[in-house]
Amino acid sequence: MASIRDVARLAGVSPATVSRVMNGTANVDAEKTRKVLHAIEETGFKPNEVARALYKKSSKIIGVIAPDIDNPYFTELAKAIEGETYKQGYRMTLCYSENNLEKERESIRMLSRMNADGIILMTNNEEIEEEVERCGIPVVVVDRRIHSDKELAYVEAEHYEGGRIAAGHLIQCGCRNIVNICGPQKYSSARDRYQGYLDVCRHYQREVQCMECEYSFEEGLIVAEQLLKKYPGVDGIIACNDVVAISVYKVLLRHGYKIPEDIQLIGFDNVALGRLMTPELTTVEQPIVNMGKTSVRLIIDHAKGRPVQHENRFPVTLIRRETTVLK
Amino acid sequence: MASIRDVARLAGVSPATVSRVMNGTANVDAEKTRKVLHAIEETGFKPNEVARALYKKSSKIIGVIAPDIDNPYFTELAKAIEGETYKQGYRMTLCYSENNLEKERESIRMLSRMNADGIILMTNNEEIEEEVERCGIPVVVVDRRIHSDKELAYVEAEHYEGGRIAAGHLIQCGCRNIVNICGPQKYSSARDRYQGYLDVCRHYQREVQCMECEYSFEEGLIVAEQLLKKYPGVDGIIACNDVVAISVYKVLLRHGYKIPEDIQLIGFDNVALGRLMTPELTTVEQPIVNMGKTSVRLIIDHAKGRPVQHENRFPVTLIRRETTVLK
DNA sequence: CTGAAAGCGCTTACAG
DNA sequence: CTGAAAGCGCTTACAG
Repeated sequence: MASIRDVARLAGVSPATVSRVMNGTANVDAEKTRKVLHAIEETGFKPNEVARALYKKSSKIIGVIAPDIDNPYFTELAKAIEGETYKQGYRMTLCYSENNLEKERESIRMLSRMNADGIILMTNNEEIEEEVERCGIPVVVVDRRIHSDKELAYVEAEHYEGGRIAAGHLIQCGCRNIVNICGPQKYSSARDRYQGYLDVCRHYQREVQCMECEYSFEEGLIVAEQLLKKYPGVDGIIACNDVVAISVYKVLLRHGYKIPEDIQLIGFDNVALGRLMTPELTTVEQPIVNMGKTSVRLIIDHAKGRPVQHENRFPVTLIRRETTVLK
Repeated sequence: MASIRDVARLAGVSPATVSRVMNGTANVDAEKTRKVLHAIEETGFKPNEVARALYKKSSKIIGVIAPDIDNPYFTELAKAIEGETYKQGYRMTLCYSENNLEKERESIRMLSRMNADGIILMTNNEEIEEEVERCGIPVVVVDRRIHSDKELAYVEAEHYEGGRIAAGHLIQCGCRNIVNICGPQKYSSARDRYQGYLDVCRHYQREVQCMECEYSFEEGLIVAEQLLKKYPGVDGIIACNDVVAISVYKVLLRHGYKIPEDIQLIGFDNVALGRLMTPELTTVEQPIVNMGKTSVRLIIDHAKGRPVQHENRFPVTLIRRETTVLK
């Protein structure tokens, strides 16, 4: 690997000058510029990013920490983040924490030792906040609010509104007996959506019928079974996300229900998965791509010394497909 | 951020000594060790990985380049890679190329400038080989053989055997009129599986009925429609992967077919998706976790100067679920 | 066992 | 406009 010295020698200039033409960081005599460019070509020189990062104290790396891949929501977010990251000349480092607090901690520490420019954190562990506070690099929390205010910013969908939309839609579809499979109330996302649901119930004077369920396929299966026992007359189900909606669907089918004829179903997230299944899933969309992009931009803006908004909420929209039918 | 100098000063030793106790790279007087450890504690010192990487010419980063996330196969591989990477004290950088050759090139170059320890490449672009050849860091190609032999190694499933298994299984399930939706023949994976299928046809004296299809949900929908027109009597379909199997399933359902009663269906990969759908998908499994792990290990072994096997083929196994029924 | 020195490969004040 | 020098924060021969 040719170094900047080799190029300088070949071009008959100093390394400083090579650096300057390479980075366009100062005016350089035209003739010398030509020679340098030529020498770079000649030697196949590629600047060593590590050396650059050491001096600049920025590695142009953005670290993403996500709980898992079982939920495509995180995968799609990671994809959106990667896209923006690449466009801006940064790299994305990805870590799947599997909800393991220790792994999350370790990853944050590592990122901090690597001089990452920022961390995009998706987590289910409230306890992570101390690590966030002392890691010394900007952290954007996505899809959740953690108690700490030490993070640079948070990015989330308008969950409250989402809860309202889901419940309102099932009512408009003529459901008389709606059950809400809500997410774990320890998560702000689930709490907010639940509030939206409650307010709709209040408004329409509907009974509140709720079951809590982890955001996972496996738990979805279990909770759906329980739901059918507890609420045999159910004719509309709000699932806490698309993945759970799919497990609910599976259980309903096993029990011989037709969807949407017997029971209508709505999910949350609008993950690609929802269009794969048959019938296709009605759901409340989170603008995942936008949320991912924004997370990256917040970090880069901050790095460039621009002011950054702490709260970033994104509107949510109803996607009507085949598991509900408007009356 | 405290630096190694700060620690040294506080402990009354030289930076070299701090480095030595921190890395256990030489014997250090017990008393001094104690003082250093204490000083590290005191200052909250964390070694700067960038500085370390600069000296060592290894950033402990493994770069993964994958085509997209629409196919969970890549996501699951990335997850497996990340797991191993973390265990070994390395980090994973992830890039989704979207099959864009230029983005692949750019990513490889970037990884090389970052002093990555290796690249795990999943690609559909043969043309990438020149970049692989000149990037100067070890590349492991996964799920495909590219023409170049310049890569460190390749890792793939036994596709030929997979083709045999899929065809053989449908025959055992009593299918008389099997159609093989094979993958693009420009990919070695698809070619190998096709060979397996052909050999089974020959052995059982079955007619060869084939349609080519990109590994994507959208193309799966299109090809499935064409298939039903071209082979109205079909009673068994081999899909080129699980994602395509799902689109085929969707089209069959639309046309009123029952699965597996009217038409049996088998996929390839054994991606988590296959258990989400109802009925659950019969498929040929690739040992994704193992393949991911191995890719990482090949790179690390190489970095440590151990010899590395160039060809790495993994056995494939039939996963019987609900879209086929043994006779 | 331990420290001073050199070096990893860049970048950027500082002079001129 | 341009070069010599110092520095980013470590690690490791080299002496002692």
